[in-house]
Amino acid sequence: MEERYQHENLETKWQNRWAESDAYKVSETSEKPKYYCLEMFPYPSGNLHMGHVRNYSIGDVVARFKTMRGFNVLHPMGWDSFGLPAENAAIKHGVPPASWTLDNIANMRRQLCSMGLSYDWDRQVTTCLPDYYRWTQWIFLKFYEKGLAYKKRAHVNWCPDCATVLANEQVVDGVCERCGAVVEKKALEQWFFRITDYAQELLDSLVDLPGWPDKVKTMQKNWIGRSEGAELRFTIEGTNEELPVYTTRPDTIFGVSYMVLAAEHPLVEKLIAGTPYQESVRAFVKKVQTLSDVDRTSTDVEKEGIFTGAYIINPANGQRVPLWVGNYVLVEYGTGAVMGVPAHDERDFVFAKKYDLPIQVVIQPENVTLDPATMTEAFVEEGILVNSGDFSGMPSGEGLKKIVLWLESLGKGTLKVNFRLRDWLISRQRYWGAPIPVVYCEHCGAVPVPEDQLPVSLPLDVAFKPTGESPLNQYPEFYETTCPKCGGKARRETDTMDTFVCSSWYYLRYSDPLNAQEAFARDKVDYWMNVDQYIGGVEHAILHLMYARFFTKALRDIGLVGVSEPFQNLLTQGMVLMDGSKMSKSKGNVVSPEEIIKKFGADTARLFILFAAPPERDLEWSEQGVEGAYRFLNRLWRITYLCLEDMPALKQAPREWDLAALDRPERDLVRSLSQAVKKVTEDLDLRFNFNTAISAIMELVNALYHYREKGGRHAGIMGAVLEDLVLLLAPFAPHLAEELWQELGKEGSVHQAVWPGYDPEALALDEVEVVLQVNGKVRGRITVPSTMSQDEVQDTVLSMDRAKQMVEGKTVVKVISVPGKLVNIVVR
RNA sequence: GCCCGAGUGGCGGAACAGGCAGACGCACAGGACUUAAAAUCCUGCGAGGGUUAAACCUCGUACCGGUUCGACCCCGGUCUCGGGCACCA
Repeated sequence: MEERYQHENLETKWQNRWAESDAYKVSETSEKPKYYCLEMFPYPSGNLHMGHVRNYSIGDVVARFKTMRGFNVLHPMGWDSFGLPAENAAIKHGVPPASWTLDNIANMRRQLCSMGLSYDWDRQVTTCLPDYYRWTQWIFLKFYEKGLAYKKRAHVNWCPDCATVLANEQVVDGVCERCGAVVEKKALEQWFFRITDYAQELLDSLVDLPGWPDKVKTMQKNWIGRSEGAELRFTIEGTNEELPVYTTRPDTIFGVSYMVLAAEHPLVEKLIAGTPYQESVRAFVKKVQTLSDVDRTSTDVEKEGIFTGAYIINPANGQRVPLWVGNYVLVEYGTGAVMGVPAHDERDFVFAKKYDLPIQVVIQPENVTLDPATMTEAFVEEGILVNSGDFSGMPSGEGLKKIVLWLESLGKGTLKVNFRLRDWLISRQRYWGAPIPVVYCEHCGAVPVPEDQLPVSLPLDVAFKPTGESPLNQYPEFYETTCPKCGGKARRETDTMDTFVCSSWYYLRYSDPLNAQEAFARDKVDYWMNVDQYIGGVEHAILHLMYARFFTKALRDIGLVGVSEPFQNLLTQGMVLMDGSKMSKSKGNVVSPEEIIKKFGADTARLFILFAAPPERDLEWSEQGVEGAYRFLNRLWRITYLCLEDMPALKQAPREWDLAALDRPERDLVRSLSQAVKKVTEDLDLRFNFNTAISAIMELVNALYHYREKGGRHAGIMGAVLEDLVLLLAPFAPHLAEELWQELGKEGSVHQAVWPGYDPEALALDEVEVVLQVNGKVRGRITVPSTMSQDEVQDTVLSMDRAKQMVEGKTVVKVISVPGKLVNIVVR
């Protein structure tokens, strides 16, 4: 054995051997129980960053540990490889997106391999290749058949820099989550997925996910935004037309003193055309629409409105109230119209004060009497209904239901549930994405491409212009086509799909990645799903994780999968920070994984990143910390070397001893061994506490050093400690463990070895230290045999000089004994 | 504004179930080895007081209060930081 640990040669050596021997290939034919360990696949930007290193180190520990625990582990990797950066590279450097992407994939795969990750590379999935995206297109067609994919004209989010539309989820504080440009609103005809059909189930089944962080579930719950209320129908004066309004407070309907429409509401133009209000209202609407989304949805912006000249009739009391247009009403939510009840809604109160609209109190609190003239804010709580016809005198909560029932009997209202969640806009005016498999025919309209004509392939020899416009629109060979139905002239859809569509089902494709006949075979997907452990950044809490949940449910209803939820357990890892902030090129605080691996080795990098903080928490990068991890691996190497040098027989020494007959140092070492195995096993199995698992391994190494330092030379025990140390460390530092395993003379790969067990009897101490407390403060300690009964322990402690001294001159009120821990004397 | 999460030595972090606060690592200090240095091995390391040295005492888990024999942990309130949602009717 070499005296020094040389990470570089050692790591490449084992990486090559693992690759040559297909060490991590898995199949569905195992007798063992299956375990599906998945990390979020990366966008192939070109280089691994520390966030990736953290993500994939965590996943690799889980996968390797589960393998050693006797599971048939699926641990795959792939590439989320469609997306805008490839097009930007094409514009900037003239490199075609496909070759740019594939080069990046090759480089990043090399970097991943240098980390020593246990992936079954035969299952690699690459979303930008036709053998994958044809099935993305196929799923689109299935959704289309089911009515889950549809096209509509809508006010959508437009990112001027990316030159494409965005889903709601991709707009953060009014700016594009990708490039930061201020998002504009445009009325466009776009493709949507009907995720709202699943809003209720997406919400309800969150309770079936106890293995998800509450934080993520709460975020999804807020995003879905379920609200219970009623839709009430008001009549527009002088017409037969009805104006439906959604409200959560139908109990306040008798207090309506005006009505407000969203600027985009279709009735606005209809009502003002040709009236004296026409000019001023149009100007107002235009002004509202020029505001950016941020400004429009900001609570800071003053509520403004304008009277339309029209009036509407309250179905509850026949009252005639003015109809306004307001800047604070959203056209996409509810019905795009809101009833104004200033006395009982904060926004309405502010609005009514500003425009001097009447305030009518219809709910009175218990103690005080509200007077519209002196009110300074709305009363939004429950109370007793007043001025509310037959409902006056009722508690408002009870009145709410009765009022809706009554309006329902008049045909003027109904209970209604509304969601904040909107349908998922999936079309993108981009080139580098999966083409939407639809053609437009002059006679037949939108016609889906027949399944046997898939994939609709992306042409690879397109030309890019700096305008950012999709080159597909300039490429007649792509868009000129014939109608699959009538054979007539047709134009192909040139929009492509949001990349989140591609990543919404990749975890299913891993179960059967090479299938050319189907997206995946049912028996294989049934065998592997669900994902037992999913690991990734919390930034996907809403976007990817909700889309994937929606896909799983939709595909279940189509009959393609048997599960309702894709990810049984979710671990959201924290960020890797440098000097307190996220590593980024612009801040210049980026540490390159490649350089760290070259300098210290992948095992060191992995060990440090897992040791420095618990996985969910943010992690501060520390070069000195990395050196500490490196030192530890050297320390393990060295003790192994030293033991094997002076005790060559250690390799063959049988792993047996009589616990009862051992001397003290040996018994202590055996206990340390059992403690370490127990601790590491539980930390990995129950809690993913990698940091404390590693510290337990470090403690065992320290214990071995101390034992040896003091002259201990029990070959059987030392051999056992070294063997188990290597096994415990194998998931964390796979190369070093493999090398030491071989040096210890063991057969096969350490990664196929069985996880060590421990001797519970060895954990037992023959002596325990008991603490003497007086009134809860530690006042002394004493070591007693662990066989001593609790009464004896108490007597022993009470008879200590120290105890007598502390009690002297005081009255003992009572004595509390905690077995194996303490005796507390309460005195006065 | 609303909803989550966090706050522990010089630093990263431990403490599984209310029972010895600070495991493990980093940094620092001392010692051994060495001609010397590095590396390595050993030892110490919350603050203050006390002692030749110990023993020992006081304070200490963001802050204020409570429950308890006993609180980093439970309860009430406050502050700070981080995250999410935010005119959703």
